[in-house]
Amino acid sequence: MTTLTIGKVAKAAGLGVETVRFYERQGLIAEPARSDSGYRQYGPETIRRLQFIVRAKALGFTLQEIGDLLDLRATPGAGCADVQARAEAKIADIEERITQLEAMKRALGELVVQCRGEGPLSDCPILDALDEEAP
Amino acid sequence: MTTLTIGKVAKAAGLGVETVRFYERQGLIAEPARSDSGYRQYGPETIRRLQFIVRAKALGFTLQEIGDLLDLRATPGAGCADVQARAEAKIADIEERITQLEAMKRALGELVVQCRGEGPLSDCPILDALDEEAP
DNA sequence: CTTGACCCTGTACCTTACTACATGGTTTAG
DNA sequence: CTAAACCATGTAGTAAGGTACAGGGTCAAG
Repeated sequence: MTTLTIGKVAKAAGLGVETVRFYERQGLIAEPARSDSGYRQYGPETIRRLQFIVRAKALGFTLQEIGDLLDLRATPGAGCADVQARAEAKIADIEERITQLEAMKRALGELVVQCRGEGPLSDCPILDALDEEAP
Repeated sequence: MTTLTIGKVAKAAGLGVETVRFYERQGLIAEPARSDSGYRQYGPETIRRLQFIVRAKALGFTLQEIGDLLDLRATPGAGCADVQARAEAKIADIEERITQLEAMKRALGELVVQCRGEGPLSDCPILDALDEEAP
């Protein structure tokens, strides 16, 4: 059987060795078997698991949520609907953050257009707005 | 002259006492005069400065950036254009984050619609995608 | 056999923006 | 006058997701 060192699985997943150990501490990957000298010995399935983590992170899931997703996968009786619910919750979460950012962007944009980009700071509408916006 | 305790200025700005002290440590507000017993004594201008900080935070500026903005205000020769540039940079920053989030949302949305919300996890298109997406 | 590239553990540090004590002095309301 | 409410300092902890050593053992090439 093939065994892979931590360096190999890390590289294969595009992660650093320290990060893989960190994920182990976080419970995202199981503690692997050890060689006589104490080296971690992984099977190829660990690379897939790490890639799962990397991809889920790219979709905006936190490590905690990814852990839940991985646990779910091992839960008898869990169904597609459970995963779907989590994905939908994450979408809602992302939408909320977008809404927040859009509001900031809009408010900043309004200030920027009021500013001609000329003159001293004493006349700057941006600073004025920060200074004395209505409570 | 009116002097305000830290509790008063904190409350007026909608902050906690600890937060005001934290802002002092961060250099966002000056170290105030002290009473005989060592109490911080603020003038009303500190409330405005704290409110400035609160509003700038609401617009998405980090404390570091707010510090720069406040310093700028005290820089002779600095102009409106400098402030405008920072506001525009922040807008660009926010847009980048929105773009990132939109991409996540779109990717997640595509997975969710592929999922009928029925059946076992072994058939879940969402987990499948995380498991074996093309590299 | 030596050198360099790995691996191990454990701990500490990074960012951002606070928040929470512990311990003790001060001020104010009743 | 006393008790509550406030203020002081200093240290440490929080979330999230790592990164960086220090100090030491191990493995493969030449």
